[in-house]
Parts: sequence; C-alpha cells; structure tokens
Amino acid sequence: MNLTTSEENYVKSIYHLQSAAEKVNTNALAKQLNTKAASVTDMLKKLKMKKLIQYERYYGFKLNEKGNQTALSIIRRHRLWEFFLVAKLGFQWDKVHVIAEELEHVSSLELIKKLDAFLGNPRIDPHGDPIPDVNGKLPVIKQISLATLPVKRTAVISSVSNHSAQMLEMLTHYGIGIGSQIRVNKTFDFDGSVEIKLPRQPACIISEQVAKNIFVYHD
Amino acid sequence: MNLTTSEENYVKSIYHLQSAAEKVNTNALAKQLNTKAASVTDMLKKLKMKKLIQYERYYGFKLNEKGNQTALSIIRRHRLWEFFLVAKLGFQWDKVHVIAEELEHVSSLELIKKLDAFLGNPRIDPHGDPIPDVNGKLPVIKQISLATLPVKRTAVISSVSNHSAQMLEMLTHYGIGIGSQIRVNKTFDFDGSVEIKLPRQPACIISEQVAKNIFVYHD
DNA sequence: CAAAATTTTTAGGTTTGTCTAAATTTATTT
DNA sequence: AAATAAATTTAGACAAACCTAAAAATTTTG
Repeated sequence: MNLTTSEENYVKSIYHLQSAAEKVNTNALAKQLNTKAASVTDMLKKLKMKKLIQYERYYGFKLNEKGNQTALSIIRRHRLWEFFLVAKLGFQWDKVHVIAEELEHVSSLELIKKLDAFLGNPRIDPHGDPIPDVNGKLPVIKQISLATLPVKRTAVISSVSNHSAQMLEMLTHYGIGIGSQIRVNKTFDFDGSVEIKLPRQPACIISEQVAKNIFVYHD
Repeated sequence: MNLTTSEENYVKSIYHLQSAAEKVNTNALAKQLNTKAASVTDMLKKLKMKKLIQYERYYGFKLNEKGNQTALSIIRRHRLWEFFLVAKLGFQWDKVHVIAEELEHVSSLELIKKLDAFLGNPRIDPHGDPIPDVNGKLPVIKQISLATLPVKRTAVISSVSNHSAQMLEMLTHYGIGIGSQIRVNKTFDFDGSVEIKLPRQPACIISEQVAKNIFVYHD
C-alpha cells in the first residue's frame, strides 16, 4: 500500500509509543509528532479507513497487524539508513537520526533490498536497536556491556548508550566505532577500568563508566 | 533557502528545458512535469516571489543566477545518488532514475558532502552526464566513443548512450560496467567491429553499432 | 490586418495536512 | 452524584499543489 510521508510518520510514532507505554492517547501522539490533538484525530480517521489501526472515537486506538507490519517496515528502512550513514559515510551516531527520518520515506523495495545486502545484512543499528528483517521480525541479539565482557573474548561493538559530545569525542579518539572488533585484555578490579584492544590500534585503558556505556555482542 | 519537493522539481525541469531548447514555454513545462498549464502558472508566480526566475506574464520565463545554482545543486544530488545506486548497490543504469528523483530531495548538505567523498568524488554519472561540483560548476570531461578509442589504449567506461533493454542485457553479459577499465585489442575495418578486453573477463568482440554507444574517457 | 488558432492566465474548486476555537465526552474531585 | 477538569472530537479555515473551464493575450494564417 502507498502511504504519504505524514501517514508513515503517524504509524511509526504510534508504534513507538505503544512499545514504550501501555496506553497511547491522542495528546501524547500529538506531542510526539509536534502537532495538535485535532490534527491527530483527523489522521486517525484516515488511518482507520486505510485499515492500519483499530479506532473508536473517544475509546483510544492501536495499530492492528497490518499497521504493525507497516511500522516495522518503516523502522527497518530508518535503521538501515542510520547504519549506512555511520558505517559507510562516517557520520557520528548522534547526527544521523534527522537525515534517516527523510531517507526512510523513499519507497523503493528494491532499494532497501540492495542497501541491506550492501551493508552486509546488519541486525543492530548504530544506536543498538535491532533492525527488523524483510518479514518484519525483530532479531533478538544479546548485547552486553563491555564492562561484563570476559577477558580475551572478542566481540563486536554494536552501540553506545551515552551520546554526549564528550563521550563521542573520546570514542572517535580511540577509534572505537560501530562494527569494530574489540577485546578486553585485562580488568583492573580496584577501580573497574579495563584495558581494551582494537585491530590496528594501540591498547588503551578506559574507565568503568565508559565501559558500561559501550555495548557489544559475541561474534 | 528551503524549497519544497515540488518547487525543486520545477526548477530542475526549467533548467533541463532551458539547456535543451532556446525557449521554454508554459505548455512544455507542464508536459515535462506531467501537470497542467494552469498549475505551472501558479508555481511560476511562487518561484518569482522566491527570486528563482525572471517572469513577466505572457512574456515567458527563465532561471536567474540563483535559480541556476539551485538547479545545479539538485542535479548534483541526483547524479551522485545515481552513481551510488549503480556503483555501490549494483543497480542497472536504466533503473536508477526514479529512485534518484526521490533521494535528490533529501536536503542535508553534510549528507551530500560525505556521500561525494565516499564515492570518490565522481565527475560523470552512470548516464554519462557530468556531476556539478560543490560550487555548481559542471566539469568538462572529454568522453569519446569506444569506436574511436585508439587500439591498446586503456580508458574508463563512463556511460552508455543507448539504454534499451537488449543493450543493457548484452553489457551485463560481458561485464561491461560504469567505471570499468577497458582496452581495444583490435579493430576489424571491414565491418567496424572491435575486440575488447576488460579486467578479469575474456576478450570479446562487439559490433561497431554497440561500440559507438559506449563512451569512455582516458584515465 | 482581421479572423482563427494557440498559448497563457485567471477564477473558482478539490485534497491533504495542518490550525484555532468551540463543543462533547470521559475522568476526577469534592 | 454533581461540579470541575482533562481529553477528545467537531466545525470551520488556511496554505500548498493540484485541477477544469472560461477569459485574455499572443501568434499564426488566409
């Protein structure tokens, strides 16, 4: 089905609000989309007509199965583009969201299929969120903090939970990037700091605080 | 300046019609944009207000300097995306136009800057058209037909002028792709056919007709 | 050069997605 | 349970980008 950019944004927002809280209401959706409650009501009627949501006036609303799959397909596009922007174009993780919000509405199925293959079918985006597969299934991947990674075990960096400018600057400095292999050489129990090693980089020591914000998964 | 997708499409179409023919008129623009003359008149007023065109009613219109630069920047985005789609995602040349029409409206300057660098600052798109540089200048690159390339001289394939399905199929079959190195081993004067050699491909013979449609530039 | 044909513009609508303000409905208090 | 508060919807407008049909200007032609 062909949706407008606006309709896609509503579906996506409903999806996100649904997974974050039990109940979604008109005002919350309006706030999320930076619009007014009246506009939301208008759109809810349209989405109901397109059979993407269940909706009775005054009684609330939620995505139905079709709406869910639609949301997941938009999220898939969004996260693949985010991965592309970070892994291929060298953007920082905190800069890609706005651009991916635009790219996600480019509608070619073939494009996303080929982009996915080009990126190596990534399953985690640069913010550590899973990328829905072609069938709209969210992969379950155990991510652990670097602070809990056993010594001498290699893993792949999937995301960083703290996006402060200082954090990003430090990570760039040490060459710590999404998709990089990483290994913990040694842990210093007295303060929790760890010595890490990345390919083509000298070993370095990072604080427990930093290690706790870096997430990895076993390869 | 912030333009809507529609405004960008008008500016781009005016640019293309201007370079193709001396005079652009309302009907021609309407036809190009698959719209009606009345809609064009509406938009011309808007573009005049935004100071992108010179326009007196009934007296015709043309892009001014600002409009020209705007058009070139849109064309730059379009051609870089086309190059990306062909060179990185493996699309065929005849499939990328429609997708690039959507991608070209994604407005981040930083995105285009980084995309350009990622692609190696290409100067010719997969259709053989020059890619405007950051300052809106069109590079002048001497492309010659493969039929006129001296024997034993290597060159780079820049484009193919005939986009028929049969032509594309043949090129795919012989591994003849944008950016590939190519060399003419031998020419057969009695019918104009040429024996060509590409890296990691057996030599093959193509007709003069085909050779004339393949354009290359010296590396 | 005047009539006919063509081109362009205006006038008045439509759709999409938004808005404000007012009216309803539901929820919360006292 | 009535009064008040909060959430939601309706009513009516607006801008953008289109449309059709009619009017106006320009160009072509006999």
